[in-house]
Amino acid sequence: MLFSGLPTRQESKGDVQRLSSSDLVMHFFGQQTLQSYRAHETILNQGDCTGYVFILVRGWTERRLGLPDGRCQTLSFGMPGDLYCTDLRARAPVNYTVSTITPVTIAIVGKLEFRAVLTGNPSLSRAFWREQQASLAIQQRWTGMLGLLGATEKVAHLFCEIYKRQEHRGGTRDGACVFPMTQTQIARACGLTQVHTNRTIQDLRRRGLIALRSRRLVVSDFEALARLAQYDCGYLDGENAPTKAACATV
Amino acid sequence: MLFSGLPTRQESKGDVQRLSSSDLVMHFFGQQTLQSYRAHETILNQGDCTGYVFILVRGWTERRLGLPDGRCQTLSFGMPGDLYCTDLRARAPVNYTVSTITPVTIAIVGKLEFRAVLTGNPSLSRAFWREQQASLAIQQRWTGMLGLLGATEKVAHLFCEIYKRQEHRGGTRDGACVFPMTQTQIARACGLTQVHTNRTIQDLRRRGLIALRSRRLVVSDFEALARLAQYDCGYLDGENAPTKAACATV
DNA sequence: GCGTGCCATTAACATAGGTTGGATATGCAA
DNA sequence: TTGCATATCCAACCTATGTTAATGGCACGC
Repeated sequence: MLFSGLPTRQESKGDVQRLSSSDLVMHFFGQQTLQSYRAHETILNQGDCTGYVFILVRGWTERRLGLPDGRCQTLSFGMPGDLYCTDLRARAPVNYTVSTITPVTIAIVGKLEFRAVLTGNPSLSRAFWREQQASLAIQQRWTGMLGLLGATEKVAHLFCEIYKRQEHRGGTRDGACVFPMTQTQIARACGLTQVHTNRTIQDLRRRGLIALRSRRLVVSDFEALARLAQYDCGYLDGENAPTKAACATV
Repeated sequence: MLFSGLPTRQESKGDVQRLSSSDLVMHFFGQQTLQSYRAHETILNQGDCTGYVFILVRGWTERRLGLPDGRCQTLSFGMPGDLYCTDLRARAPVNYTVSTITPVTIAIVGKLEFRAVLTGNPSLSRAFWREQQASLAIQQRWTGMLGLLGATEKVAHLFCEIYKRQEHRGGTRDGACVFPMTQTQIARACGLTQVHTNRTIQDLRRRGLIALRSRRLVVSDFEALARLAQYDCGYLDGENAPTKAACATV
């Protein structure tokens, strides 16, 4: 999911309606098996069937779709709190490859156990349904962005998204946040070449919209960046109505 | 959903595991309110909040994402059996606009009623979860296609998808099926201009891969078309493992 | 049967972004 | 400190796709 980690707020455990799915998993499943990976390792291969749901506990991941001819496209970046393999059928193959960008730790829960707990907890089910809805909304948004935006707008959009995701988790300070992706990885996410991504980033820098070095992103004027990227936060929390953008042509 | 209508098979009503969601809705909710629309009408506006889930019973629809500046991108085409507004929170806004391509009839179910029935039916819940997973997989696939493919491949991919969706419902004969979308609508789905879409379609025609006239698509050699489009049926049914496409770069 | 309007088709021209290949920088390991 | 690998940056060139604008065809209503 491009933005699965909904706002992590300080709440009582009882307020299930507002907890994020990863919180819920921790809450309901207690101790899980943990696994660690180094940077640039593959966690899951397109086509793999696994009997587990897993939760990203530490680090950043990249979810990619590969084509028969070898090209590949990044579908989303993962950060702590994101869930993978939520198709609960025992032998459901995954349609994407997940690999690590930084060192990563994941927690694993068996699908059987997962299903059993879900069945007994309507509120947990609802929370997962919601999260799933959010994932779909985000993927739809990203589909739109890839189809509609120019290179600069796409890259700016990605910066907005990564920044906001971290802001919601309290991961920003003075307009700065972590940004571990290389230009090549940004390029794969935006459907551009690495070379053009570089041109684009420099353009954004020249315009004073961002600063990016040593895995650190600084956004001094978020509004301006969002305007350029046509970035609309609405779709993230799903509570606020998104911009009613009229669509002229029918 | 680009391919929400999973194969419609002849099964006993009891075999819930294999029924499609729309079948299930019909099964569990019986009589619904029906509404009809003419071609080129808008059913739902981006930002609307509605208390209903609805099922496309007759006709074709287009789901679009609009941008503040007026541009818009088609996220998926809908055909009978597809569901909309599956976010079951009472006041969840939709992130897209749905409008009709042909005359359309939809069936409507109140979200409250929907939730109540879901809660009492774990198997129904599971079926919906599955469908939701499928939608996400399809949207991911489409994200990848928009990012990776060239114009000809994209258009070919769309033809493959529409053809296969209808084949699964028994809607094809001798390699032909209905195709009600205009070139402008195809263009919006593929992130291309109408002019270039036209060039592309003529190219596909010249190569003998498709015939397209008077809302009718003929695919004489599906394999060849699929090869060009890098189209992989795997992701549709979710049972077969998708092609294990190695992704060279990590 | 004749307009009216949408849709498909062409052509000429403009440009965003891809490709190649190589030069610097930066970080990590020995 | 040196060396190697990875990442960034740069320039010259090329091509796919966008833009604009005009024409022809077909379907539908009058």
